[in-house]
Amino acid sequence: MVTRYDPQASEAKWRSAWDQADLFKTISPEDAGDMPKAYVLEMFPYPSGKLHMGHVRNYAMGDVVARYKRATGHNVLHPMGWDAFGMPAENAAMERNVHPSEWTYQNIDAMRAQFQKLGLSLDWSREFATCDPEYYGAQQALFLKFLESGLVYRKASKVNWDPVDNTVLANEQVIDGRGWRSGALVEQRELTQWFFQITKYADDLIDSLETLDRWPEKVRIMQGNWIGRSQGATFRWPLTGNPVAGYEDGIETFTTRPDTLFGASFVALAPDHPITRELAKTNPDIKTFIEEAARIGTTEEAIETAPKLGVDLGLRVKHPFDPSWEIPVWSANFVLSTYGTGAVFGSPAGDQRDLDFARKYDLPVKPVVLPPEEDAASYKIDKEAYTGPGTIYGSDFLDGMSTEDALPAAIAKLEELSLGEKTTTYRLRDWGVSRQRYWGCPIPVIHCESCGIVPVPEADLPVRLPDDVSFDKPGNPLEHHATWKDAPCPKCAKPARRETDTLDTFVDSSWYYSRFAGADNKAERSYWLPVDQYVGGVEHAVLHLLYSRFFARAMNEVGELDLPTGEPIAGLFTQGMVTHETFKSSQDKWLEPSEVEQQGENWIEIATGNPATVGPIEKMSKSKKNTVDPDAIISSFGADVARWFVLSDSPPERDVEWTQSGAEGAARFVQRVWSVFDALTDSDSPAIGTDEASVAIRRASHKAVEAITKAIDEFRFNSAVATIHEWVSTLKKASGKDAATLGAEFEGASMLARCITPFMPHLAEECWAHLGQDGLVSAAPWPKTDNTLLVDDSVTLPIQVNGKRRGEIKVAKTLSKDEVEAIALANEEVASFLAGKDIKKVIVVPGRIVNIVVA
RNA sequence: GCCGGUGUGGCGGAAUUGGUAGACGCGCGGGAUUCAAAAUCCCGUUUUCUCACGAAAGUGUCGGUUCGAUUCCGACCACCGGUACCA
Repeated sequence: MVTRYDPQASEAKWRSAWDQADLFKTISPEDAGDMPKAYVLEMFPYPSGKLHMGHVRNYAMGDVVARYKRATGHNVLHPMGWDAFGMPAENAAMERNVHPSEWTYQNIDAMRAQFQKLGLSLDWSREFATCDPEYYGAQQALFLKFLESGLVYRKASKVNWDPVDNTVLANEQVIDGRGWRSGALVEQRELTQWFFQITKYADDLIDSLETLDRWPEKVRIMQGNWIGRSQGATFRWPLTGNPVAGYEDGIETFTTRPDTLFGASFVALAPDHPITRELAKTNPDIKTFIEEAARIGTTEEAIETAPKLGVDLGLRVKHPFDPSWEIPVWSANFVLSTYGTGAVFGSPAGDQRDLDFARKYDLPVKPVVLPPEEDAASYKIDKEAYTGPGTIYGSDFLDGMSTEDALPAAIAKLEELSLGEKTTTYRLRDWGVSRQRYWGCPIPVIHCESCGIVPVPEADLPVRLPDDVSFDKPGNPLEHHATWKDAPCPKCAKPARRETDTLDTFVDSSWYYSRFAGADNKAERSYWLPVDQYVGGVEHAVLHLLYSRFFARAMNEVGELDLPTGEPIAGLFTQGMVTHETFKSSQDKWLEPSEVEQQGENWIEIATGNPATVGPIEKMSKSKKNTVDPDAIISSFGADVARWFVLSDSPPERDVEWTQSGAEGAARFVQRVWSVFDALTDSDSPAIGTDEASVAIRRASHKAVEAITKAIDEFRFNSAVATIHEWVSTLKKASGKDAATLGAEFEGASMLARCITPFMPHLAEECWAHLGQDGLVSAAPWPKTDNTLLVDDSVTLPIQVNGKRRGEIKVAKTLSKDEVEAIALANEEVASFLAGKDIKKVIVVPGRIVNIVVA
C-alpha cells in the first residue's frame, strides 16, 4: 500500500531523537583522537525576533557542510549565538516602552524556537548572546589587555553629531546629511573618542590577503581597496617671504608621483588645513571659500557634480629641486584634510583632477611624461591628462628616464636634500569605537581627576549595564542615570566618574568565533581555530570581516590566542540573497503577493479588482512587502522543503528567487523520494545481484554518490541537488519491480538516505528507519563508493565530420585508437557525409570523441 | 571614472583540464489513471525550414587560434555589485 510522507509528524519526532542522542555536541580535543576537526560557522544573527528566508538559506548551507563533515569523520564544531547589542532594541524601548534587555531576550527565545524547527545540526550547549554579562565582561577584559598593549587609545576626532538626539552617529546612520531617526542636519563635531589601532596591522592585513586562498577573490579585493595602501613620498615645499607660524620648514605634501615633480604648477591645501584657516581670519575671500566648500560637503552625489573650487592664498613656495622656481599656493575643495598631509601639489599634465583645476584657474600645464611613440616637439595636453608610463622630459636630472626609474630617483634626491622621504599612506584609519548608547558593552575605565584614565580592576568586571534606565530624554541613558557613573577611583579611591560610552557593536562580532571555540580555555581555542568554513552575506565583506582579522591579530599579541597565521577564518563563502517578485497597486503602493491574482496575462489586486503591476524581483524586505515567512512554509510544507528549495536551482553565491511553484516542486520531490523507499517493503537487506540490471542500478548509485560528494566539497549545492534528482528518478523506475534487483535497490536507497541527510535530514531519518537500518542516519558515515562501479566497460563515442556530430558508436573501453578509427569509418550514419570526400585526418580522443576531417 | 563579476531556451541554471550545448528543476503543451477531482505516472518542449525523414543556425556582439571553442586570445556592448575628488 502506497503511503505518503508526513513532514509534520516526522520532523518533530526526529528532532527530539537527535536531542536525546545529543548528536551534535562537540567532542573535546582530548577525546577526538586523530579525527580531523571542522569548525563550521555561519554569521550569527541579530535577534530581530523573526527568521527570514535569507537566514534559512544561510544556515541551511552551513548545515550541509556541518552534517557532511560529521559524516566524513570530522569532529565538528557548529555553534549558534546572538549578535544582540544594537540600536533596534533601544528604538523598541523608546517606541514601545519595553526594556532593551527584555525585548532582546524575548526575541532570542522566539528565534531559537524557529531555528530549532529547521533541524540544524547545532551544538546549542555553546550558545551565548553578546549582551550576556559573561560575554561583554570577557570583552571588557580583552579591551583592558588591548589598552595595556597600546592597541586602544583615546584622541579627539571629528564625528557625526546629531544635535536633536544628542548622540554620535555611525556613518551608516547618516542619510543625506541627516540623522536617520531625528531627521536633523548632522554636524561635524570634535569629540574625544576611543580608537582601536587597526592601522598598526595595515601592512599585514593587506599582505596576508593573498594567503586567504579559500576566500572569494571579490572580498579580498574589496579589503585591499579599503585598506588602500599607496606608496610615494612625503616632502616639504619651503615657503618664500614671511613664513606662517608653525610652518617654518615649509608645507608638507604627499604624492605617489614624485617623477612628475617638474610638471608642478600649484600647491593646494584642504579648506580646513590649519594654514587655510589661519589665513581666513584676515582674508574674507578665503573665509567665504571655506564656507562655500563646507556647504557643498563631501557626500557622494555632491562630489559627483560639484565643481572644482579654489582660492589663491597669496603664498608662494619654492620648488624642492629648483629654489628659484616659485609656485603659488591655493586652497582647493578637492583636497581632503583627512588623507595624506591634507595638502597636494598639482602636476596637471599627469592628473585629470589637477588638469581640470589648472584649466579653470588658468594655471600652467607642463607635460613631463612623454607617452611611447609620441614626439616631444609636437606632444600636447589638451583636456585629457596622461597618467600612463613613458619617458621623462623637461625635468632636469630625470630627463630620459622611464617613469618607473624616475620615481625612486626623485625620492632619492628629496632625501639627499633633506626635504622628504619615501612613505606609505593608507586609506584605512583607526577604528573609532565610542558610541553614546545604552545597549552596548560599557567601556571599562574610570576617569579620575587626579589619576586620569584608570582601568577597572579585573576583579570588578563585568562592568554591568544598569537595569533601571529611562529613555525619555534624548542622548545616552548612561549619562542620565542618577548613580551609575559614580565610582571611586581604583587607584586613589577618590570619587570619580565611569566612562559612559559603550563599544560599537561591531566589536562584539569581531571575536565571537573565538568565544565559541573555547570560552575560558586557550588550548581549546587553539584546537578549533581558525574557522574552517564561514558562511554569510557579502555585505560584511569589509567591516565585520576586516575587524575580525584585526581582532585575531590583536588577541594573538596580548596572548589570548595562539594563531600562527593571525587569520581567524580559513575558508569563507559569501552566499546570495533570497529574492521574490514584487507587486504594486494602481495607486503605486507595494502589495503582498497574496493580495494579487493573475487573470490571463494581467494581474489584479484582489481586494479592489484594480489592475496591479509586476515589479522587479528584489531582495525580500518588509518595505516592499515581498517577504515569505519561513514559519508559514515550514507549517505547510515542512523544514526539509524550505531547506531543499533554497539550495536548489541557483548556485549558492548567486541570488535565488523564491517562487510558490518552486516550493511546491520541492514538496513534490520529498514525496517522490519517499515513494522510492515506500516501495521497498522487505526490510531484510537482500543479497546484491550480479545480473546486468542490478549492476546498472549500482553503477548509477555509486556514480551519483561520487558526483554529490564532489559537488558538496566544491560548494556547488545546486549541482548536488540536480544529481540527486536524477538518481531518485533512476531508483524510482526500478524500485520494487523486480526481485532480482532488490539487493541493488536496497543498496542504492541506503546510500541515497545518507546523501540527502545534509539537505533534508528529517526525511532522511524516516527513510533510513523504513529501510530498517541501525541508529540515526544523522550519525551514519558517508557512503563509500566502489571504484570498479564508477567506470564503464564500454563507452559511447560521438562521431563528428568536420566538427559536426553525425553519429555515435558504442565501443569497448579497451579498444586501441586504430580499432576505434576503423569502426568509426565503417559507421553507417556517417557514410553519407563521407561519400565522395577525401578523408584528410581522423582524430580519436580516447573515451571522448572521434572527429573525421574531410575536404 | 576605477576595480570586480555576469551574459547560454519562456524562466533558474548544467556542461570545472578545448571534445555530443541546453543536464536537473520550474513553466507550458499533450496523454494515461479517475464517475470526477486531488495525487501520481508517461511523452514532448532552443530557433527556423520540412507533411515527414531530416537539414541549417545557435551560448551578448565582431574577429582570431584550433580537426573541434560556452570554455583560450583580441576588440567591443549590456547588465549587476563594490568604490571614489585617496593626491
